[in-house]
Amino acid sequence: MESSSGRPATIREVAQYAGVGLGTVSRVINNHPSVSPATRRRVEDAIEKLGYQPNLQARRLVKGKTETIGFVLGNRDFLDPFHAKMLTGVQRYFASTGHQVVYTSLQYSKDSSADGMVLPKIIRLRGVLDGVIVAGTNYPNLLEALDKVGLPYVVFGNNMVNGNGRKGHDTVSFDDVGGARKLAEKLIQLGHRHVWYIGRTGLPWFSRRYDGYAQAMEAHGFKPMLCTDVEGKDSTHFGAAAMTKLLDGGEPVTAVCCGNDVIAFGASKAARGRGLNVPDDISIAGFDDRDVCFLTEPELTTVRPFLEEVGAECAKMLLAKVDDSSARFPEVITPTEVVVRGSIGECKAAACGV
Amino acid sequence: MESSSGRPATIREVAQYAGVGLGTVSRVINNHPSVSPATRRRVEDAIEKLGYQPNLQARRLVKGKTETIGFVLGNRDFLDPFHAKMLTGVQRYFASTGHQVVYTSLQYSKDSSADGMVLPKIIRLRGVLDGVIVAGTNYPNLLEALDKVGLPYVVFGNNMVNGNGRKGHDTVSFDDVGGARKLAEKLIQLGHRHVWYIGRTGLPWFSRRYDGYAQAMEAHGFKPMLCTDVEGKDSTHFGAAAMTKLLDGGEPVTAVCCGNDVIAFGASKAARGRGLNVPDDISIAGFDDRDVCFLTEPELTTVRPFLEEVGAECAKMLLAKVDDSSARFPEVITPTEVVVRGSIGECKAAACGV
DNA sequence: CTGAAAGCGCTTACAG
DNA sequence: CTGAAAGCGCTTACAG
Repeated sequence: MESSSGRPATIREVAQYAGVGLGTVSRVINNHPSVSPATRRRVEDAIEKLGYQPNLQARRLVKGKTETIGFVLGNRDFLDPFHAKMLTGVQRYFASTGHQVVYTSLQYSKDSSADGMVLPKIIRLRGVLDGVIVAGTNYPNLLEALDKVGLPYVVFGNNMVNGNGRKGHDTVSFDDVGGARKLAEKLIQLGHRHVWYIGRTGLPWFSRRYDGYAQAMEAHGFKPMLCTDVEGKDSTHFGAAAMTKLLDGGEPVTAVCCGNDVIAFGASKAARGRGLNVPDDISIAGFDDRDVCFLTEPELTTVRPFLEEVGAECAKMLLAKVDDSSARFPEVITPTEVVVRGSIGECKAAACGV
Repeated sequence: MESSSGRPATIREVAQYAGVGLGTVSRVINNHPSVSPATRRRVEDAIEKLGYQPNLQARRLVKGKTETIGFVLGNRDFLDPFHAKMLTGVQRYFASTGHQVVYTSLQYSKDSSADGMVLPKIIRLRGVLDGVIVAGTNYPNLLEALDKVGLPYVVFGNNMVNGNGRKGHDTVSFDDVGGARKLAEKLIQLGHRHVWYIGRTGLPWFSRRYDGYAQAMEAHGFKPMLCTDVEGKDSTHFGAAAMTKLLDGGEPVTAVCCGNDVIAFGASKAARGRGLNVPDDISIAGFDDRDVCFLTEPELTTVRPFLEEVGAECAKMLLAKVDDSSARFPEVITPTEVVVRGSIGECKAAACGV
């Protein structure tokens, strides 16, 4: 039942109806112990009668906390599956703490000054957000702008470009160096000696994955081999072109670590196009554990980040920062794991002309 | 620069610093015309000096509008690409109106009573949300609960189960009937006579797609043929099993419309496993235009819904409802289009034993 | 053009 | 245990 006026009932109307003071109603709805059973009963009846629901906004204003955090997706055209998983993790964590999450995308130039950036109203103004989680592809100028606004934030580190200046602070990442290293280890264990890496190392994440791969190779006394300088309108074509170049290059190759799954998909296509069998003639692996892994034939071996966990860690760190805005936290690096599927196998060197 | 206290400056401090009244500061930040240039200048200086940012929460409380809407994802484990695209459309639309969107997932049983449902605080209480967009898989009891709370809502219609009672109101859908019809038409144009439909018609969306398919078949005097009753632990396996059953069944089949892309993916796999060539021996098409379409070989013909547009239409309708809560809107059905790719071709009847 | 006041819907000491 | 009052940070008639 609604209040007589048609507008939602307020605490005042409830108090009046129950014949008590405002404060008493407030105590009842907040489960404050010092209310007599009889009074509580009267108030509860009134609440029921008037269909009263507290106004959360008003409550927040007096409490000075908004219990809302922002999930900012930087420089993406849309919410891709990768970040959607992170958002799911964030949302799940905050569901347990009673926070709500506001989703915003934000396009900006990496060259604009921190002062010149037009931030969304909810970030620029006060009283809406307790803090933000910065995901997507981002640059230092956004963080600088956030610092100016004085809003606590936590950054998803893997897609941060040129973040070296502030490296290691208030950041959550997954371990792509370690993941790539373990993947290369696995291939070496399988007997491969001529393992290549395909990826545009101009981008920091591809570069880190290369580093991990190279660590494993060098640890075993093999030379890391990089194929990066190839044309391709997208990752699939890049992967295909790189694989073609490798196969034409005349150098031996029995296995390939690709910068991500889509590149690996393109590389597989090109290898099959050359009549090679995966994995008998060549082993191919990707990175990220995207859905595409299940759609290649054979299914793609890859490195899996736990994106929901990454999201949850962002959420947890942010809450700690909100409670103590002066605190700085060392980077959290969540684990990754190698997922072995059909696309890699034991090295059968003869087949590759080695 | 911060206010001296360390806490963010309030309008009161600005007024004091500038030597004016509260109202004047308010007028300045709201660009009210009746402020003398000199005063405006003084206030702006004070704002700058104190690093003042208005508190949006407080502003909203007095205005009585929250300018926030909720995107509720019902009964999904995570934010899948399909709904992520809708959310992108919603967010994009609201970015232009200045609204913000809060993302929440919500699990509930279709059998719980409307009163018994535990709604998130932001939905149950007042003052946070002006309205909600209901996406994901949903049942009438949620809408009933929303009606009780008195929160305006708009429903994404395609994944609504048992929604017939309220059919056609406050709903945005994409035209799956029409899409399936156009797809079947296309196959018929290509000379196919023995076109089957694969999908679990127990689910409303697969049933509607079947209806569209059947309309086209009947319009041309062909008998619709349905393959629905097959085991399969997921859509891929279901599609594969259904295709196998068809091929074993002895009845002629030259083309297959699948309930969605993943089913089509499974069906393609099974057909290829039988040594059939797609599309020379059999044409296969899906529905939804998921990424998987690009990963099958040949690429999958499908029906594309415009999910960002669906999201934007939800947003638009919701705003209209918020402005006039008693208004009801007829269902909006957004168009779909057939996307022809390599997986369908002209009927070469002989190859299929016809 | 401008200030003082009332009010948005709540919470929380402060006195009883 | 309970009520009256002050206050959260703003906006908006209302008088000047």
